[in-house]
Amino acid sequence: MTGSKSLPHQTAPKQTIQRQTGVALWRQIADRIRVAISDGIYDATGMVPPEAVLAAEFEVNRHTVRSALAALAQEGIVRAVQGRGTLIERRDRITFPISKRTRFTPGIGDQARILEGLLLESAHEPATLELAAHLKLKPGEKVIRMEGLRKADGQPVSRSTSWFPAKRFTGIDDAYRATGSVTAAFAACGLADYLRIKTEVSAVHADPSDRQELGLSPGAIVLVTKALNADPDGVPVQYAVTRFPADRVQFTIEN
Amino acid sequence: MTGSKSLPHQTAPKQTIQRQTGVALWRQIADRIRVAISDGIYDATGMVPPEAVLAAEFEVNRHTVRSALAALAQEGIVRAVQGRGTLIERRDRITFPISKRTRFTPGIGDQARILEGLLLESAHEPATLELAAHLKLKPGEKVIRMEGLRKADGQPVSRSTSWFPAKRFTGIDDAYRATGSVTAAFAACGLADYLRIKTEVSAVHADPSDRQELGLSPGAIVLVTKALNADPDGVPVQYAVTRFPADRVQFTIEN
DNA sequence: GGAAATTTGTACGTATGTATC
DNA sequence: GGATACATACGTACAAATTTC
Repeated sequence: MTGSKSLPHQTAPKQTIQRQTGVALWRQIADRIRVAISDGIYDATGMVPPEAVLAAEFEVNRHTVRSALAALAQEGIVRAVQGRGTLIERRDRITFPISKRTRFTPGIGDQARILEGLLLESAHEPATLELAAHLKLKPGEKVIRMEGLRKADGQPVSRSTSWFPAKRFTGIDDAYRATGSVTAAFAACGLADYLRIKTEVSAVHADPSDRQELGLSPGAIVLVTKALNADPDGVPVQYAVTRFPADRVQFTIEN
Repeated sequence: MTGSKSLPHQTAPKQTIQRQTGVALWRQIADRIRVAISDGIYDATGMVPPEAVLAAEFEVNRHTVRSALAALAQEGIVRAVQGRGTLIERRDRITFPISKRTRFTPGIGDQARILEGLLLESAHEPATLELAAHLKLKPGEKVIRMEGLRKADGQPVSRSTSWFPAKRFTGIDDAYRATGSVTAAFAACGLADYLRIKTEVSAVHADPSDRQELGLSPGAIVLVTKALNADPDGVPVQYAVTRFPADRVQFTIEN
């Protein structure tokens, strides 16, 4: 960031991309445009700049830009209309608040119209060593594992694997299936309140199951949280690993 | 996540990757191995499995695995030795705590031996509309912008752009240059304590300047935080946008 | 110490994908 | 759309270094 920010050129600002790096130019360009749309750069017109302009900005052939836009169209982010241009179909990046009282439904608030919580699968299993340490159980004690998918306005926004102590929360999977809410499911098991003790955040490339379950394209990024919830007495009640599509989700930590 | 987790095969577990997606197979494989190393999957041997085994796991030609390992060797993560195998050189993922009292140096604690904070550049500028809103200044009021780079054990771990109200914190850039610590620089300007008000976290692909400044390979991920610090009375004192290499850094939020 | 097995390094040929003009 | 250049990926074969027995 020493130079490169005050070149008095009259042409469009060149956007650097790298060649021969294992990532095709069209995919690098698609990723950049996706972020630009998320950041609202093109909100004034509701459209992506013309292919020729983008080609000049990235210093590539127009065909390469077309490949990038085709990929974004495939994701449903833009729609090309002959003679008019490339229209932006959606630019939603949902903000998840993380705090002592992290909750999904009220956290999203009015950022989406329709919220869904789906239980994909649940099972009773013995706790692994690592999981037992998190939940303060004896290794091998039974836990309930729940695989969940959350959607906002029909778009997948998170894919989670949660574990609960089986003895204390018998039937929590059925309660979650019925309500689509962890808070409601806890309440059904007699736990009125719970607190977020700890959250770890990292980011990795989407693996094939992420791509399938969250509807992502290859090379996409997923934000990963590993979270521990406890009852008001500090006894662990839930450990969860959740994967969020980074192009649609960000976090905010309010202290 | 429905099946695929309890196949009693005697062969290595197949790892799915996708073809013809704009991301080269060798890069997908390199990214997966990098994460596996970070997660300590190969700690038992201190080595990556033989090329032939990886080739079978990913169902690719051995040459493709070799390209992936060559990229990781280039990053200094592994080192291949003829006849022995491919040794893991480093598997460092630093955890940054985010809390009301987020500080860099004590936060890293004993996770690294050598910590450096470099001031790349500083300047006095009028505040933009957005920045003025964050810092509760009038648009156009002067701010001090500081471009910083932090290293742990010689490896870049963060690249930040910070803004401070210029009137209140005259000379903070010199104080930071001298001490390499924001806390110390604040203290030099008469501010003994400050609190983290808000942190936004997102993740994007590394752009060319990230790659250069953080020493990343193309397709790599950067975690982006946008943070606001305030004095004990709640008056904003610093707004900062920081970019972290996601393969070396994760966050933990303790409530 | 020596032979066999294991593992990485090198070479050549072929087919397909990517990007330019 | 067609021609060209280069990157990617596969297949095979063998050389070189190290470990194992």
